[in-house]
Amino acid sequence: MKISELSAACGLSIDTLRFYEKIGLIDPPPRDSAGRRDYPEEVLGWIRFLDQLNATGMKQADRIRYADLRRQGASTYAERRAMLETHRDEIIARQAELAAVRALMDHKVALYRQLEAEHDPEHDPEQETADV
Amino acid sequence: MKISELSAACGLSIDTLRFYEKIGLIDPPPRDSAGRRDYPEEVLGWIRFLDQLNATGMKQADRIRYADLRRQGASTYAERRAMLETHRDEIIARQAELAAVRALMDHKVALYRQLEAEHDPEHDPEQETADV
DNA sequence: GCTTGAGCTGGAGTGCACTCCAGCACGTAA
DNA sequence: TTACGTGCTGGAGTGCACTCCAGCTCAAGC
Repeated sequence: MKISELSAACGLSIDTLRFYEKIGLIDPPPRDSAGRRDYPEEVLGWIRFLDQLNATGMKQADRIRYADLRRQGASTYAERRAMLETHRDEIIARQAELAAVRALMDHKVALYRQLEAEHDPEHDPEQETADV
Repeated sequence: MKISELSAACGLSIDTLRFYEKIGLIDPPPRDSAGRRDYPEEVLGWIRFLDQLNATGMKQADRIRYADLRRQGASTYAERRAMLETHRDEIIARQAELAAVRALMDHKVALYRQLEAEHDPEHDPEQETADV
């Protein structure tokens, strides 16, 4: 798998793939006769997993740490599990936050809708923050 | 309300409060006789609201846009509502993502737990990404 | 009346996570 | 065989959202 193919398949840019290799997120793949990267298919699953950690707010340093542990094999199961548990807890906290703000958005949207209907320029939802 | 008091009350640093004023997120407050900022109490609610937009991923440029609209009064109700609706939709998308990755974390944690019990160094959850 | 501490300004610096670039090598198509 | 496309490297640049700093003013307490 050439780097351009991997890039197309995983959605990361070619530059980002090389950058991820440089910082230790992706193992350096074997090279072809011309010195070009030739990725194994399995890397796709790993990159997608990294992407999911990224999309849910895991820091680069932690992802690098996780990749390191993974490289070290079975002796690091416990620590990897601990990292994932910590991340899950952060996700849970984030979910609570999102749910609260989503409710707030619904509330404010309803308020604005009412004001638009009333056409009352004296009243402004931002002024009555007490209701949230 | 002095800037140090506001900072303590809202959790933003003094520098950040001045920065927010500079970029138009917070209205320039009146000054005391010595030229020091003297914030009205109401700013606290507004800052908390900004914080919630921030914490749920709204971009600085959009928060500035919202603050601008708010400054313009009742004529911008519709656009403000539209912004909040858009943001709510982004929150909903984000919630789906978080729920999926949370489930994945649970799954992987269970897998690791099992492997730790089995003490089987041949088997590595990261290698079997097919199961997610 | 001098020190201390809080606040002021404009501008420079930081950390993160990429993203871009110059200059070079290789290999296939015309 | 020359042109083109793709890839390579090391290093510089970017955008975002702050964060820090130097050098100043002011007001109050000792």
